[in-house]
Amino acid sequence: MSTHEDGSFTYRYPHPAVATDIAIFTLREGRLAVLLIERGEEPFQGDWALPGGFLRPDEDLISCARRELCEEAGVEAPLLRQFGVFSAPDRDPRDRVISVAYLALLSSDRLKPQAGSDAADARWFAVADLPALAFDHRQIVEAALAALRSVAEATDILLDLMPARFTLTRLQAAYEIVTSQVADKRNFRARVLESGLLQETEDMERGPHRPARIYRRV
Amino acid sequence: MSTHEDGSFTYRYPHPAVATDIAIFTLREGRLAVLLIERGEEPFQGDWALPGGFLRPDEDLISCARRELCEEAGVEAPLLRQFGVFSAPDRDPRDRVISVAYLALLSSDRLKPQAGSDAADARWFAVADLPALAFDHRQIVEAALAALRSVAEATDILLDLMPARFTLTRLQAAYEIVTSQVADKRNFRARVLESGLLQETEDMERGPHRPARIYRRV
DNA sequence: CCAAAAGTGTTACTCGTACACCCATGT
DNA sequence: ACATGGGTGTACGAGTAACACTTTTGG
Repeated sequence: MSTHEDGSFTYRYPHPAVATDIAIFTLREGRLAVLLIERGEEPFQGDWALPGGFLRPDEDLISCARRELCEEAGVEAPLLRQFGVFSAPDRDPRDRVISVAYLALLSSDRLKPQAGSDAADARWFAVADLPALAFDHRQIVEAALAALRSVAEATDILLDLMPARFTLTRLQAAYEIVTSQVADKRNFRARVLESGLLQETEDMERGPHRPARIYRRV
Repeated sequence: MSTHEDGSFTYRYPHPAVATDIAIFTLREGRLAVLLIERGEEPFQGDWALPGGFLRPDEDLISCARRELCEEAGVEAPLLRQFGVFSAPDRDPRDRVISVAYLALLSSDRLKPQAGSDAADARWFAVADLPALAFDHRQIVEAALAALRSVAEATDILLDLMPARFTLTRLQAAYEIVTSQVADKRNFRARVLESGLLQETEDMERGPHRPARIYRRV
């Protein structure tokens, strides 16, 4: 950038476009799934991509991510965590686009994605079985999974994947799906109950077996 | 973005400028210090700011950070870690600027910052005693310190703060300065020696006390 | 000989992990 | 009655944290 004597200034180089992409995960049918939208426009028309879009002049990046998630997929904004920035000069064939990537988790009782204006369709895909993705979105999903796994072991973030009310067995299943390793039932229960993050309810889930206590977040 | 029938496209909104800022830390006189440059131009002319600058069309963000660090402060590129993105619409009074922030550590035997073209001066400041900073750079420094402290406890990153050859006592001092807590001498030494990251040398540091073994990175 | 920093092992405790059986319900 | 998942305690080992004195040099 150079500043001129009259106080105006110019940038030496053209500005790139700035966008957000959101990798939002949930649990469906016992598998970790990510929300994708079908692109209605070129390039990559008909391919699947992460929800996201361009930054507007009056919003910051996290607001942009929240808005795009709502507009394109009808998903109400949960907690968003910035986990990476993707800036390879040729990652968008049209023009230079910098993408700031956000990670989010959606509880499995609120997943009703509906395609928005820019998307022909919106669907959940199991991460183990992804279609061809537009742009460098495969790479972004991989980075999001790595970020999710690294924070999942150290924090209570996994509660965001759960519906309002759940059993300890379902919570453990969520943990095992995300971390890809089995946990000891007694150790898991002891740890999570001592954390103080769960509240016992009076209700039980019934089935062809002993009823399970239902818990909720405090 | 909208795509036209002829295949061209336009963005709905003007593009922001995209820049990097680098918070590079070292140890000076037993204190954690960050490199700042004195701004030679408005706005904030004469104030201090983190090194950084605008993204060029043919580079990605980490290359930009590495280049700016070299150009503005004469510092050769160590490992850079992206730790945040700053995007408040009014963070730059001139125009919309998105800043991607990088964290770096510099070993204390290579710190000879020299002011580059865009900077009137470049100096190290103890983080406990910062001058007034331009833009939102105070906030960026705080975020960088938080990121540094959180990774310092889990990784070997602190070796990047050390000169080529150092004693275990000096390494422990670096650890204590960054984490702001004292460590047990015997436990620290046992841990770091078992890590396999250090190599004993034949040399000793002399002084008015028992000579200390000098180590280096493997 | 005194000051100053270097160097060195052992013990206690905490935390994580492994492990197996009985219980309550629906069919 | 049986099939299904729910629910519970303990023992062991590893790793972390606490702890004090002797050694070597320069002045």
